[in-house]
Amino acid sequence: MTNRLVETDLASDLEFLMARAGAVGSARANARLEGFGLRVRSYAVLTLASSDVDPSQRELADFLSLDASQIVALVDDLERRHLVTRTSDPRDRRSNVIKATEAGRVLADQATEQLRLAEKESLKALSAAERNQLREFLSRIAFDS
Amino acid sequence: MTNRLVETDLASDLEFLMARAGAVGSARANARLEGFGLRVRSYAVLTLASSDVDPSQRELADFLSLDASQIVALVDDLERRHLVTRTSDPRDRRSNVIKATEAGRVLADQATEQLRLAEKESLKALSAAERNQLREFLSRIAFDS
DNA sequence: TATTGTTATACTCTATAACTATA
DNA sequence: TATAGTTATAGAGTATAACAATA
Repeated sequence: MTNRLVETDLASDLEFLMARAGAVGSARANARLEGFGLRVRSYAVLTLASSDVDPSQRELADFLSLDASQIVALVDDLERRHLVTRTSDPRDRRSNVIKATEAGRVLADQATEQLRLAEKESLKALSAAERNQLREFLSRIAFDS
Repeated sequence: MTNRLVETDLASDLEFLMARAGAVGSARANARLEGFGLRVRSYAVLTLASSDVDPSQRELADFLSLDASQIVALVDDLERRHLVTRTSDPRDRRSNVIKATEAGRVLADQATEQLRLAEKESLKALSAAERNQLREFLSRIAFDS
């Protein structure tokens, strides 16, 4: 970037940099996910439903920092496309377990592969060691509070 | 965070962490800015207008990764509140120079002070040295492309 | 012809409140 | 009473296209 504004105080503000890096990364990820009919949020739900943790909608909401009502809409969409199933949890019938179908897991894997390429592109300015350190810093900021 | 989903692959994905850290930071910053009638985007425009670089709307759009039409709306609002002025650049009359008024500079300074407190809170998991390193990593990601 | 700023529009994301069923 | 999920709605953020003035 050749913009003169790179010299301002704002350009070295950590929150600003994080917001900017996040926004740019999400936009890039959304572009990569377009062919799968996914966006970053629906991808996140699908890939968590593909893991072996069997998340509830409440757990998805907490982990993704989204309101419960937003999870409803995301799961509705994925369920309509037969990529995930909702199953009432027998131990607590208020709670729905979200599980990916076989088709859902296949799509999630393909999408994950695409995102790996996108990530490589956005982070090419950092070495592998620097990426690990960045990951460690961000994990602490994101989950230690 | 005690959520079981912290153990999933997604939780260690750099793009996901960055998007999450950015979103959480922006939400916190918006809450802190509420009393000033600002949000992160209008704050960014105001504080850049308060610097001595005399940005044009085009430069603001490029630097903030916003569309030119979004800058129009942000400057409209700040101008209506007499926090910034639009002046046609005599060297290129297509271009508007955005400058903070005295009241705008005062407000920007107060808001910046509030955000410093918010940042301290969100980054308390990192030492000063780690913050500097994080800043350096993010600068490279944000501006080296 | 190309660029800056403007207007208009549509879509996505975010935030909130009220409701239901279960606990 | 409290929690998980649902419905509805409004406001903020994002993305595009078409246009006027100026270069």
